[in-house]
Amino acid sequence: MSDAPIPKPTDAELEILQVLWQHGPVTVRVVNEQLNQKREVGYTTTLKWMQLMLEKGLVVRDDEQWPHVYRAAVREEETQGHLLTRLAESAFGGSALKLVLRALGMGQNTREELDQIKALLNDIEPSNPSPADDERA
Amino acid sequence: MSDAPIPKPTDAELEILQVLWQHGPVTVRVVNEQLNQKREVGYTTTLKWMQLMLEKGLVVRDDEQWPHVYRAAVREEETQGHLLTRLAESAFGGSALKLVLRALGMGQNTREELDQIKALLNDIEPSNPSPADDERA
DNA sequence: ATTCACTTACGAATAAATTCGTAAGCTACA
DNA sequence: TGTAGCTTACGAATTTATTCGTAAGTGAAT
Repeated sequence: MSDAPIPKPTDAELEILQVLWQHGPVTVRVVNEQLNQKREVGYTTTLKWMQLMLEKGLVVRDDEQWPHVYRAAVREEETQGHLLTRLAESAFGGSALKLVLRALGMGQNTREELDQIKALLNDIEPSNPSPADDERA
Repeated sequence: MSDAPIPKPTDAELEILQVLWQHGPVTVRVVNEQLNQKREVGYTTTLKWMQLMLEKGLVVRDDEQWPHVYRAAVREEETQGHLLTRLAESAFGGSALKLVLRALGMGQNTREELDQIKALLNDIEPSNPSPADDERA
């Protein structure tokens, strides 16, 4: 479908995408208000960011409405996946496993979280079976 | 201890840190050769990067030796932890759990990896027990 | 039709990262 | 001791990201 190789979002762009993912299609003002709950950002700064993101294809804009309404043009899961892949590449020698192990080893886990992860693990089928699995069902 | 707030390493800096983590103290030439296995990088480019990293405190240099020998001044686990925390912040609404779940759900897991993760999970003690855990051992 | 408040477009200043050229410095060895 | 070859220091060009000022556009209420 899209031949756009999804340019790496900057930190500011990610902040905006998170607002769009959480709130759905909104105006620049709404995004700006959300950003200002974390840190001070000028309105035109937010506007400029979103215009640049429009050019990059990270968001789409509905010009029919006034004020303009923006929504994310990239899916949350996909973007997060790219970021994880990139981070694994750039800091974990390309190993997503090492990344997960490090994240688990950081000691910020509650029992509920650990249980949730265990539950997920039991649902996962290996997509890339190891050689030793050849004769297994 | 250190009042240095560990500035966020750039992509290039992470590439170099990975070489230093893997190879221990080495010269600029060795680092440059490693980088060139991935992509073309001029020698003085690598040198400049490492000089900037020296100023930032990301590496230390042994001037007694010639050519100079550099080694990482930040620990691998610590740096990876910071990067994960930052990524969780910027793309997962601050939730390390969501990050892990996404990484696991990306479907690049072999059975061996899944087993390894399960094994680790059984060793982990929750650092921040949920209320329901009060009377458990 | 005017005006007020808000929104948009555009341009530009600053800062940071990336990248390398060039000149000067060191070491081994003829 | 001179010099060839590698290393270092320095400076600078280019690109990308961050940030906002200003002027022009739009719609609602007078």
